[in-house]
Amino acid sequence: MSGSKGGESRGYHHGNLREALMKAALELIAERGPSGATFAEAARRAGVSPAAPYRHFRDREELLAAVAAAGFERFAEALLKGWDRGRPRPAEAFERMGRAYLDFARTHAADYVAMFESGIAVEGNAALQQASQRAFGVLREAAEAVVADMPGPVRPPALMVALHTWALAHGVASLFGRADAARRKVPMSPEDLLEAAFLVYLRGLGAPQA
Amino acid sequence: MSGSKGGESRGYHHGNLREALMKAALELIAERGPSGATFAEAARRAGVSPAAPYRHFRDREELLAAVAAAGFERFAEALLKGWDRGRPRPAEAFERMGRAYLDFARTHAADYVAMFESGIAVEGNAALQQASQRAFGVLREAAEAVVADMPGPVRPPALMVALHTWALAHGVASLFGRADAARRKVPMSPEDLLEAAFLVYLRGLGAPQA
DNA sequence: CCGCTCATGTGAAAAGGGCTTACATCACAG
DNA sequence: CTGTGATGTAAGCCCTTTTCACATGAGCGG
Repeated sequence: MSGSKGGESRGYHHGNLREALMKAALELIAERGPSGATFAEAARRAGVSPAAPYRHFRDREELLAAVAAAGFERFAEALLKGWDRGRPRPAEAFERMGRAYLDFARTHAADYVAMFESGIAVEGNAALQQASQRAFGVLREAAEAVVADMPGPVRPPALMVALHTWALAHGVASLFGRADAARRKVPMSPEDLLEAAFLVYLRGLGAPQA
Repeated sequence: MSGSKGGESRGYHHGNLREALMKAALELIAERGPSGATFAEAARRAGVSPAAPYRHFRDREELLAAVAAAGFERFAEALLKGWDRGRPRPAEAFERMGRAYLDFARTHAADYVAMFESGIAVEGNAALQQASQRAFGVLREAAEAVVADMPGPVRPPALMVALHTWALAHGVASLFGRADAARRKVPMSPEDLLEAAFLVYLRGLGAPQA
């Protein structure tokens, strides 16, 4: 009797065990942290025997890598939507993308943990590395547009701007932006904190004032 | 050193088990990540039975909290040393403190993991919270001095500057500054990346140019 | 329709390791 | 010398991982 979530067939074969395991792993990460995502428990939640997962993932690490890769895909989409091709102006869209970043880290906390705090090596999995680079590509594209929109004679390298943006957003999300118990309390919302940081940073670059 | 390092001739009692456990936990974090710091293995490395640690720590979490608290103490010292009371100038000292931050995250990687990625709740332990706040106090003190040194009529709130600094440094350290396998490769050193970010940020604040 | 085939899931069990309860030992004060 | 609390031990319990032979049924060619 597998969990009848959508009225699927629940005979001998699960039908979509791979995705069910990934979903269970996400829930486990949310409940118990990255190390709590155990192979056996994921199988239990999917309603299959402890040996079944081995038909879909070589080991626990491969499961986590798949979860992280899926997370990066969703992450890239979220950033892309926030950026919205830089409309109406790059600087404005940039801040909106920052909010999308924080929003993702909060509403998809388990994905974010899998992506950045599960201790998996990004280089180990081709699909994971590709997904990760696709997400960073959005940041980089946004940075390019922001830099290109700047007036000054000397424009900062877009790659550096993208890296700074990533570090800033990741730092704010990690330290202050989690619903987690590890969240530090500060007298500002993470969104406001990040927005203010972007404003200061962009001004320091010589960007046009909003 | 109070610990008898070469004293294999320990009798029934260890003599300094508490510190030995904390040291072992640090090594385990360095070798296997935060979840690898298991209670039993720490005991094994200290040369005692798996139940002995319970005489010194209520559970695994309390051990990790103690390790993290000790890490924050060392961290605060490192930042304080880097800041060096803002000499010769606040802006210069500020960057030096940033390098001290990255240096600590690298040379004391296990401490840093215990402090920020072990999933412990800072609020749960009074000593831990105190140590954490002491470390942040250094950041805040430095931010105060930097802001006070600024000329403009409108000075940014020092707390915000401190939080931005922390987020930036933590972001750079987490994403690019680890010797870990999870480190992302970028065409700049973490130190240069952070220094550049500081320069841009301080310029955005209206700080005097170096 | 039939029957083969293989991907997928089962059940059991070994191996390994961490956690914890009852008991043993030591240090020290009176 | 002896009682007592602090400290460490031994052993059992439970969970996870992993592998093996075996069961199921969906899909395919005929």
